[in-house]
Amino acid sequence: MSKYQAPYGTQDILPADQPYWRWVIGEAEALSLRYGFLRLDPPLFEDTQIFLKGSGEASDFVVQKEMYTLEKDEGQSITFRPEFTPGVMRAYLEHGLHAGPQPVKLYSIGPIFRHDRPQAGRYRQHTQFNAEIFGEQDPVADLEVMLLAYNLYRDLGYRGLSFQLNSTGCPRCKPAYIARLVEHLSTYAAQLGEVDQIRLSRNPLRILDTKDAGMEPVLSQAPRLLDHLCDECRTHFAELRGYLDVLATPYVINSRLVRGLDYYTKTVFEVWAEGIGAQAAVCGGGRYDGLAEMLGGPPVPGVGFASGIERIILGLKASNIVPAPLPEPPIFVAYLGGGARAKAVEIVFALRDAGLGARLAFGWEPRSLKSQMREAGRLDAAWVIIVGESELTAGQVSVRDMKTSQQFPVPLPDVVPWLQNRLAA
RNA sequence: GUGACUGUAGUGCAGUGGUUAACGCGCCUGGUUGUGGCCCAGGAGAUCGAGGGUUCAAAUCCCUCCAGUCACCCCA
Repeated sequence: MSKYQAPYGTQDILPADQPYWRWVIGEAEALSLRYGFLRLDPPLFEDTQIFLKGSGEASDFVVQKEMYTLEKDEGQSITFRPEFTPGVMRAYLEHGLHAGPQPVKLYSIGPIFRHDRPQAGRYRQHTQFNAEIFGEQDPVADLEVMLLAYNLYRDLGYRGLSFQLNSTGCPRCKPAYIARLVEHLSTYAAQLGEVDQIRLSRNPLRILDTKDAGMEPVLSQAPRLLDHLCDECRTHFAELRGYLDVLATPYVINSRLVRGLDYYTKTVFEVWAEGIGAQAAVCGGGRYDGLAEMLGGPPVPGVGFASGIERIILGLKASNIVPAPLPEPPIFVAYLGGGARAKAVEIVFALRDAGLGARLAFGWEPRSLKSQMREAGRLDAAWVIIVGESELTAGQVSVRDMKTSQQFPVPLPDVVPWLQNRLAA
């Protein structure tokens, strides 16, 4: 092993895994375009404030701890994006997309950075597929985003998917609910675990999705967010459910599903899948009508989701779903003798220029044909062109069909068209 | 930040105090002239994660460190 390793929490995506990546990202893009989403690539890093705004006091210190922040030029603090949404929103406002026709449907794919302790499906650099709709209140926008996510997993072959759905209300109804929740939980304060004690004052909503099984009796009697929605939020939620029913999309109301950040409003959802360890959610999303204003823009409603590509691939592997292999060059060019080698070089580039995939036998020392044939076999070449000295004196080469072990003499000028014909068949 | 577990060739692993650290896969070379897969024979490749300690003797026992995995925290 070499002296250096990939940094903690990062990973190399080796050629063996690339078929998964190409497939998943390809499906995500194809589906996005079919739904009318357009791609937007924000920079890898932003002004740190972009990510701090909207995270609120509750999670503030946590957010700082888990971001990759750089203080470079004086007074300028930049942070490698820990999520897409704030940067995409910033770009939307900066370039006046909010002044054009609404809604604006955008998607992004790229790396995300979080200073977490890594675990299964969670890395310090991971890749997200992100989609959002800005400038639309209509619950049908929520629906579009949800189905884009859901149908991506469906098209990739996932089975046993479940939609978890909740509404977290809005600034009008959420605070009153939180007050009631705190009131309820305070009477059971003694039963709260250490972690939940802290949450009670800092981020009480998160107690709802605690992993402390002993809390079940207390939580089952806790007031439900859905029972405390204002009229607007209740109507929005009911309409969304109506659309889901129309499409016969299965979902489970999960009144304990919450989001940590302040700018989330109304709809919250996750798609859960089996087989990726403790991280059941393969995607999380929701509505964030408050974000634009927090970034100093006009009020712009937004709804979106993000999904980790690494987790999607973990799930595919757990389900034994295998992507199509990447195409490999069908032709291998072997040679015998120094003069033949120059001709082999000429042939291999001519084949490539003609659009045919071809590999050349390497090795400066004279190589035995056996070793070159072995290599061709290992590489699963369909055709091997043998450029031998005896053939060359006759102005031709031997072309071997590796499937049938048949070998054909082909005049030099005809080699490219000859193989084009065979490969087209 | 907390906890549990794990570090032996490229890779997957065997080996729990006693000579040259085993095996599968992969890699290389042969098996008569210039022909792959299967088979056969050979070969290369390991500071046993690092440092210290115990012992006549350590991959094996002890300590420290490092690295990784999983989980907690957090999850945007």
